[in-house]
Amino acid sequence: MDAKRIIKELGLKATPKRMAILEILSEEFVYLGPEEIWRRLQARFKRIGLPTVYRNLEELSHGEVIMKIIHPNRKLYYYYCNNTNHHHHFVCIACRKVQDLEFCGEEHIIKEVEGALGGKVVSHLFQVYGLCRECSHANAISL
Amino acid sequence: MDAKRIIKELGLKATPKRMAILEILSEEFVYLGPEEIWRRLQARFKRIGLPTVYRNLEELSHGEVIMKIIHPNRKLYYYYCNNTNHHHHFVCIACRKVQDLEFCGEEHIIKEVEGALGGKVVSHLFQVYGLCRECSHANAISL
DNA sequence: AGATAATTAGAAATAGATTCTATTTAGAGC
DNA sequence: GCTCTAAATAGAATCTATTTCTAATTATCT
Repeated sequence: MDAKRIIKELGLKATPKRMAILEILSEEFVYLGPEEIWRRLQARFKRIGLPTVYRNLEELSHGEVIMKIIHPNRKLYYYYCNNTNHHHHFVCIACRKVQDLEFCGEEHIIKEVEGALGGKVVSHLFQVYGLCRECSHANAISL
Repeated sequence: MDAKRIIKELGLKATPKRMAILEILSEEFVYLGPEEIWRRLQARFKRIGLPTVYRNLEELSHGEVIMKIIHPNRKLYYYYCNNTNHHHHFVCIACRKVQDLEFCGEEHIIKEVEGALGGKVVSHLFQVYGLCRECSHANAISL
């Protein structure tokens, strides 16, 4: 993961904080919220503002590797994913781990919308929630 | 649409305001936010609190006919839908109209998650955004 | 190294959503 | 229809995640 290159490709300056945010996310297998990322940054930087974290996450999510997780609780979460093919995610509701899914069904959707409904598909949101292999074997579940 | 019966089935009291909220939604082809519903209620009730609208929408969404729209802007929106089969929606980003989709692909998802990933599917979120027939023929688009 | 446009800190503001408490009301039982 | 009780409501207050603002700092181009 070349943080500097990824940031440059977005037309942004490679500031230490921006790179640290990208690195923190790239080292995680789970999605993180802005405050959680901010807490981790505080170990590396003695002065780091929460608005900086929000701003950078939003900017980074315009690229290919940082994805927003759409969560039913309506808070912001981000996840590092370097799979550049179109795909969706399986999100573990217990441990927050995110795994890639191959299935999408985009062609079916487009066929139905553009055929039967006569509309035009712009984007689609597809996310699967559940328990990952490890968590489905444990018994205590806390969403 | 029998508002009283729907509310009773949820174990709630059929108050005039609760019924009005259900009626307002059932008469719309578009999703509405709490404030929009509140404004419409003000035409019918001289005293009506916004928290009442929020509370009732949440309660009503526990039933079968009022659905929450998961919107990328992370605000709450609700939609009346009396199609009780499992299905998803095509949401017009211009006029907000919501239309039912037949395609889902649930079996494929379950097969992939429970097979390759070894996890357990609890729920899935699937929503298609685009322009409906009418709006795709118009040219001005404002999300 | 200097110039400059982007980035940041920190405080303040915003806004959607929720909580709280006293009051009102729907509906069950008579 | 009347009474009772738990549920529902109004309105104010609060919460909290997120965003905006301004002055100071910094990455990067030359």
